[in-house]
Amino acid sequence: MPPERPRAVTINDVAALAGVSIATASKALNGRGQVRAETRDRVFAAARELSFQPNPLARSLVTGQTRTVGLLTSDSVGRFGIPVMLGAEDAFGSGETAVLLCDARGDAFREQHYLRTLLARRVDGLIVVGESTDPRPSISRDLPIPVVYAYAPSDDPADVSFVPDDVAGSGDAVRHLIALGRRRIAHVTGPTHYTAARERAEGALAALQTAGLPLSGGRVVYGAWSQRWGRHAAEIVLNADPEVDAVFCGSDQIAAGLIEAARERGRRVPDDIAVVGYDNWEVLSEETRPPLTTMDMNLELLGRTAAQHLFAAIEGRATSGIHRMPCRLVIRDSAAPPALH
Amino acid sequence: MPPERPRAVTINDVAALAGVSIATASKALNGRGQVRAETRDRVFAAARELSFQPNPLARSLVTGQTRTVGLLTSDSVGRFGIPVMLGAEDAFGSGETAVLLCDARGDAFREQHYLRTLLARRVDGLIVVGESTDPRPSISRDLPIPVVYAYAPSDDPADVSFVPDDVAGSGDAVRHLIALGRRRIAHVTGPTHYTAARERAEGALAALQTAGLPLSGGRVVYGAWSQRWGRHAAEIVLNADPEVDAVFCGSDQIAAGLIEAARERGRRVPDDIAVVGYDNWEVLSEETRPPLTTMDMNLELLGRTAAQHLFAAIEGRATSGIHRMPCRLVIRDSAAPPALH
DNA sequence: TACGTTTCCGAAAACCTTTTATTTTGCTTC
DNA sequence: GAAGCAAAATAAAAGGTTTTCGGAAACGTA
Repeated sequence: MPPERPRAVTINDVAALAGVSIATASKALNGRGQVRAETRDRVFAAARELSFQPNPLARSLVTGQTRTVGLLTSDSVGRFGIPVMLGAEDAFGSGETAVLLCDARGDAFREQHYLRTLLARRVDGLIVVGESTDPRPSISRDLPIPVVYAYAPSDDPADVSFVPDDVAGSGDAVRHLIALGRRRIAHVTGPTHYTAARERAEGALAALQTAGLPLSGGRVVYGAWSQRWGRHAAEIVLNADPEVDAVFCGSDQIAAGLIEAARERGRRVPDDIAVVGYDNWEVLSEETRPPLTTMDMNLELLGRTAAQHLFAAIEGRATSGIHRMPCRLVIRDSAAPPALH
Repeated sequence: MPPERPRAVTINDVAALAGVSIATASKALNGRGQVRAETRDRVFAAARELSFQPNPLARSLVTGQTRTVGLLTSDSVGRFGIPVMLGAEDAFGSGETAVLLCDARGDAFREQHYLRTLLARRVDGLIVVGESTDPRPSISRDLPIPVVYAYAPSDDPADVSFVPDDVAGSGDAVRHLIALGRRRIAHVTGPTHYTAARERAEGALAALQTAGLPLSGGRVVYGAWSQRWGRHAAEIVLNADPEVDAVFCGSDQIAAGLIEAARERGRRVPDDIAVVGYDNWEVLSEETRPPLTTMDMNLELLGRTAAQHLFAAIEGRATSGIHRMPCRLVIRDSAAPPALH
């Protein structure tokens, strides 16, 4: 038999012990209204003695605020949503706000179900985190609570979204290669139907154009996000321009495969070919030979920032539009100046 | 200015529309007590018309049940806790129970903080998921709610824990190699201070002993969980026994590194050496050349099972002890019968 | 003393639902 | 038609907090 749960201590007990009414006790505890310093101290002392914890359900019932937000993730089997999610959890959890986790697993129907239950539970706000940077349908219409989108932006510009700035990020990556002295730079990336792939290509091309350099091979090599594709793409790149001296890859997996295949074809990395990856997926980027110079999207920070904005929106200071968060180049050994001949 | 949140429809409105008292409305909606079929229908019709959703806060306040559980993860930066977590979320979310996510980030102090806030929020139960299979301190003592531990077991045998059965799993892995016709089997694994490493070694040795086979190299090769260590360990294994024809690795990362280094030293996988990994970490196991035969710990299932047991415990049907969940061999191409000479 | 002003405190309503105890209704039987 | 009884319905309490509003006390001024 489970032990009888002891009756919790209520504000009544505190008030009684302090010798005041519950109204005064409440005001004293919450620092609201007019209450003499001396009685406030008495109330606090009583609360401490009884180790009083206010019942959040009762409080929420009257205030209408649950200090709870919903975290709706569309598909967390992937690996991009997770850090964003954890960053958001971190931001809320260190405050007084609790996070209700809902994983829709890529199922729109399930997402609707979760949305209803979250609304029924009277959450104060919602943070929607996606698994790719492709825009996703808005759910904010007619919702009585604020929503922010993280990683995958909403397709409604009136919503507020936080995404990594892939255009600037890949620009930085390419400028880094140029600064190292590389001049024949190729770009291998994922499928063209990914916003991430297109934006990274855009940023890379812009940086090359600004520097007056051509793209090695003449065109962006789109394919898949896999290591396998990286290996295959190595051949394509080397055949298209045997003199290629740098490759900017759209993901660390691609970079890992490309490095492997390039080495098998007798090219040294970074001496002959400098390689820069994307994602800073550490289990991979730290384990390749050589360790990978790569672009980190600061996903945890992105999640935290989104959470902070949701918080602001709950308090009435809402923003809107797509916020692009800066990426950060992590320098390891796969990109260096060309070896002297 | 935010739109004034419309006053939610309450059971009062439903009762009024149906022409009954709120007590009858409540009983009709919850299927409790004596209420005529005809009036029950009227109440349901009214509820549907107003699209009534009962306020869970008010309900919880009176019933004492919040239909909410806490998910306390000790360190989710790693990758083992995540699937367990998602499995648990899945089990609860498809019911009526919501999941409060708390990531203590390996900090005992933060864990205490979360524990207090979860208790204050009157969660019905707690599921604690760890990042390794090493036992962790119990938090169940004197808690008024049931707790189950997933992946990392509690150090108190009176608690209930769910862990992968690594002993049986690695036994299966080794038996698979034996069945393929391998006779000189080595075992490379992680640091000896990990329970996972020790248990996997134990299972492997037991299987060899049962088959009357020696361990190639004479001793288990403990090291680290990394790919780098796998590469290094390949040398050790090949030097210790140049005729080695199979390696059972304690993780997929080790296996990936070992395969790579073995190939560089002229051994073909699986023709000359069969390799079996552990974890079925798909981004790795599907991308190695050849794809990895590996042991899957069914972590999502483990999480779901733990959640179901928590649910049972909340309803008064508690269990205790450590439950070892079966693993499952995923067969790909890295382990095959020896090539004919 | 009468009166106005400030400062502090408390009674009671409100939040919304479940549940207990009580009353009403409808039916059967004599 | 009355009595008795089971079934159905309701009034009211309970759950714990916040908040509004009115009242009391304290104090100063005429």
